Order: sequence, then structure tokens, then C-alpha cells
Amino acid sequence: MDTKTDQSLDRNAQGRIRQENMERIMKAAEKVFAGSGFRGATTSAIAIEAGLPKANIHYYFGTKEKLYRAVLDDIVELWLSSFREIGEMDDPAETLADYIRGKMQLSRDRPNASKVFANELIRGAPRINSYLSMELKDWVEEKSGILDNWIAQGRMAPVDTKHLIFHIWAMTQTWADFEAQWSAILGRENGLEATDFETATNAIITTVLRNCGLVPLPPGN
Amino acid sequence: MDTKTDQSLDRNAQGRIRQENMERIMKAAEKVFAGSGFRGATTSAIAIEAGLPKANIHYYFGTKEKLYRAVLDDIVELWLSSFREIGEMDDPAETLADYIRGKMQLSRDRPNASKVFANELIRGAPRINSYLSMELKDWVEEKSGILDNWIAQGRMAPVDTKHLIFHIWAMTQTWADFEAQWSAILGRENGLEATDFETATNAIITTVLRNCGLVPLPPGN
DNA sequence: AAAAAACTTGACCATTTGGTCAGTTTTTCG
DNA sequence: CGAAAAACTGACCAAATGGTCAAGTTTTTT
Repeated sequence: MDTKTDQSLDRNAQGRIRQENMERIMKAAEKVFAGSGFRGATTSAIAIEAGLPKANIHYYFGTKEKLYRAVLDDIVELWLSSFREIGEMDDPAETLADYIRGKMQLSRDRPNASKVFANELIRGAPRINSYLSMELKDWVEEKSGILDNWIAQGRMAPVDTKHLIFHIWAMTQTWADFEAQWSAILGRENGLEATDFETATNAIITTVLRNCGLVPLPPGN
Repeated sequence: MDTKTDQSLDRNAQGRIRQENMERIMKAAEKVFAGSGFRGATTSAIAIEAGLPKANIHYYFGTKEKLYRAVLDDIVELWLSSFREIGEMDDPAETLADYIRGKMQLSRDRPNASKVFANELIRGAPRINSYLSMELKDWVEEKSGILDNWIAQGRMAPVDTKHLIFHIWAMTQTWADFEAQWSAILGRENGLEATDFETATNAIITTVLRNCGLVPLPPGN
């Protein structure tokens, strides 16, 4: 028994250095890939960002391509885990608003993840095509089905539910990906502020709920 | 008289080769930059795409950086020229719908221009910061002012007009930039089709007009 | 027609960069 | 403790790539 316990603890301990370093490298890599793209990111820059010698990066990940894929996989997993919500029984207005809040939180907390993903999409998504056309496609179809049911039950106004989802993604992710644009237009010289995200979140929620007939228009119209 | 006529024709002819080649190179460059990013694009790949030897690219544009800036300038000009619309006297619903149609047309016709621009934004917009915080900022403030007037006149429901503009940009440009994602989700193995753009355009118009109280919700809600 | 200007391009070069490796140090574990 | 496994890293290399150039060709101009 002791032996078994030790082994499992050991296995844990064994990988500790490895795990810590790999996480550190992936965190640095996400930042550098977000700021420079795949080809623009150098393993040397990632090493410096991680505070490790370059050879160390290759010791753990082999090639830049493999490191990039590891970062992408991590992001895909983050995306999927943030998706589960939206169930058949939920309240439409509350559920949509919560989903939007969650997406905006992600844009604020992990802008680099969003940027790396966006970059891959712009390039034609060569490395995540199966994810897009399998998991993500299935998710969209499942959730838009739920929304369609809500509509059939008269719980919200008729809309194109797939495009409703697309719109939510577009409006929320833009605050991570194109932050530089909104920052410049709003005149925020030190980047977006917390209030900007709140205002944006509310504006998106209003837009979506009005679109679904889930919130009354202000009087006088 | 003949001399003068000849001269002007000549001057035209003089620059003809130059102009043709530069346009050809810029067209090729836009495509390659869109597909590979600044660092990922090689002058050699641009040369092949343009059907010219690599030295020719450098003969006309000097460095890759200068060529990239020329492409960016071209895109900024395209953006600005597509902006003029939206006047004080126009009909709100018609104007917004037209603006959205125009933006979607641009996403269809010049997806690579949009992608290069998006890429630059993701990278933090180091080369177009002055454009963003001058021309574009001014345009947004002017147009959101007009929309605010429409609201004050009771011609549309109260909304955050700047964010209304942001939303329109996000929802329309995503069809160029992230085409790969929508294509995969919709199961279009040969890329998006004309009907996809029509459906998307209508969905965006509906969303925006409902948000502004410019179109009645379907009955039963 | 001939000089001048503009254009063309194969060959070449310096630098950057992804990746390797061998020798060393640190950690693990019986 | 001591041996084996894992981790570390400076030095190095081959390939890719942005950019140059000199020798030519074509076009323009007088």
C-alpha cells in the first residue's frame, strides 16, 4: 500500500519540474504568438519571455510547430469548457445575458488566447479545421436547436438562431482581438478600462435581447 | 499643341509600366500578406504570385516593410472611401441597412484587404495608430453624433450609438476575417456561398433595426 | 538614330532563426 | 549514499530569407 501511494505521489513529484516549465513556456508562447503570429514569433523571443534558455524550449516541445499546436489545443479546450452552458430549461433572457457576460469575461481575461485563435482563423484555420467542423459545429447545432425550441414555445421572438450565436461571438471577441482599434477610437491611451468592458457588455446584451424580443424598447418609440 | 498633347500622353505612357507592375505586385502582396501575415509572407512568394522575379519587387518597393505599408495605405483608403455615407437628413432605417449592405459587400469583394487590416489590429496596430486615433476616431464621433440626433428627434430608439457602429463593424467584418470558421460551422466544404452572405446580411440588418426600434417584432411576442 | 532613363534579372551575400548536441548539473529513488 | 533518470545549456550548424548589384534589355526622349 505504501509502495502504491508512494508511486503515485512520486509520479506526481516526478513531473513537477516538467509541468511547471511547460506551463511557463506555454504561457510565454501564447503571449509571443499573439503579438507576432506564428511565423513572426521566434523561439528565442519565447525563451526570453519565459526566462529560460532557448534550448530549454526545444527540450520540452521539440519544434516551434509542436509548441504552437500545444498552445492551440490549450485554447480550444478553454473555448469548449466555456461553452457548456445554455440548457433547454433555462430562462432565455437570463441565459443569453449570462453567456454574453461569460464571453466578455474571457475576452478580458485571456485576450492573447483569443488573438492566437483569431490569427489561426484569418490564416484559413489549417490546424483547427477538424475542431471547427466537428465539435464547434455540433455545439452550434445543438444550441441553436435549443433556441429554436424556445422560439417554437413562444418564449422569444423568431430569429435566425445560428446567426444569433455568430453575432454574439463576433461582438464579444472583437473586444479581445481588435482591442487596439477600440482603444484608439475611444481615446484610451493606456488601453481599455474596466468601464469600457462593462459598457460594451451591456450594449451587446441590450442588442441581443431586443433582437429576441426579450426586453421592452424604451417608451416613446 | 501637338507637342503639349504628346507630352502629356507621354508622361502617361512613361509611368505606365511602373503603374501596372506596382498594381500587380500590390495585388499579389495583399493576397500573400492575408494568407501568411507580415513575417510569414516572403518576398519570394509575393514575386511568384505576381509572376515576376523577386528582384523586381525590390526594384519597385525597396523593402518588404515599405511594400506592406503601401498595401496598408491602400486598404485604409478603401476603408475611408467606403465610409462617407450616413448623412443627417437620411432615413435612419434605410441608411443603416444600406451601410450594412455596403460593409458586407466589401467583406465579400475584398476579404484579403480585411484580413490584412485585421492582422495588423491583432498585432496592436503599430503602423496604423495615427489612422485609428485620427481619421477613424473622428468619423465615429461625427456619425455617432448624427445617430444621437436621430434619437433626440425621436426617429429611433435610444441606443449607445458608438457601440452600435462597433457592433456593425464586428458583425460584418467577421464574414471576411473569420470566413474559415463560418464555412466550417455551416458545413460549406467549398467556402461560403452567395446565399450565406445574403442570409448574414439580413440577419445583421434585422438585429440592428430591431435594436434601434426601427422594425416591428413579429406578431405573437 | 543615339543618348538617356527606366526596367529587368540571375547570381550573390549577410543575417536571422529553428533546431541539434554533447557535456554538465540536478533530481529521483532504491 | 550512489546510480540512474531527468533537466539544463552554451556553442554550433544548415536552411531560409531580405536585400544588393552589376550587367544587360527595353523604352523614352531629343
